[in-house]
Amino acid sequence: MDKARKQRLEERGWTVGSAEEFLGLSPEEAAYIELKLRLAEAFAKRRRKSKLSQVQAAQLLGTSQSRISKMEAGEASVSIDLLIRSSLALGAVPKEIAKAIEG
Amino acid sequence: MDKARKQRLEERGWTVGSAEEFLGLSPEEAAYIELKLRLAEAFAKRRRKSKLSQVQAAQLLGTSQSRISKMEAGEASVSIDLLIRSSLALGAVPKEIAKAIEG
DNA sequence: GACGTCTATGTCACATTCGGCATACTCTCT
DNA sequence: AGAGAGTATGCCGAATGTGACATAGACGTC
Repeated sequence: MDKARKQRLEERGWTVGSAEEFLGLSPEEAAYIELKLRLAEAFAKRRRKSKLSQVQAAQLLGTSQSRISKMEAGEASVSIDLLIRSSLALGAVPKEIAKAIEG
Repeated sequence: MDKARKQRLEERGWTVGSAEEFLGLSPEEAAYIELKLRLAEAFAKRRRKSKLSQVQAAQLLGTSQSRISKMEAGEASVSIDLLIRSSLALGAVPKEIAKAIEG
């Protein structure tokens, strides 16, 4: 179950509504992925709104630019833990996280 | 930063309101831990409400009773990822997760 | 078209998380 | 007090996540 494929498709204009139909995902898996993508997007938005480049954000968070890129893409190799911790570190409050999760 | 200590304290009747004061935690760290504990509690509630023992839940989720116990305790060795995936697998919907997170 | 800034992708050593097992603790019932 | 069901704790090898580096692409400015 290629977890990064959905957005690849989306980025190329396919506008996949929900992940399930193409990849053979169980409902929970699909829900998990979408939830993660929402957190990823919320993180990216917050960084941009703070006028930070990925490099700057990386320094701030004590990580590397590549990881930031992967976070924002919601790649399989990034955990929700990392997304949440990073969002909090950029100043997000729990309510924002919650909002991102429910969509 | 001993992540499991807070609830140890709580369990012993200390009723720690927020983690920060005793352990030297940064605000984000504290927020992260509290968020995780909320998810842990929500997961435990859902399991109990479903009349499942930890052993049964473990079978259902394809894991072991000890992990369930650790999840519900919010131990350092369990990730938010696991808590969220497990909650979803027990039938929680994103809105519930979100609710748990904001408190 | 070379240069600078920003973001994406691939790979790797190291760290953390995971499932599973053994064992101990806590109740309740009889 | 012993038995049984449920939960907690400690440990370990295997699996997954992480930071870092190198490198490539995209976009604008000169």
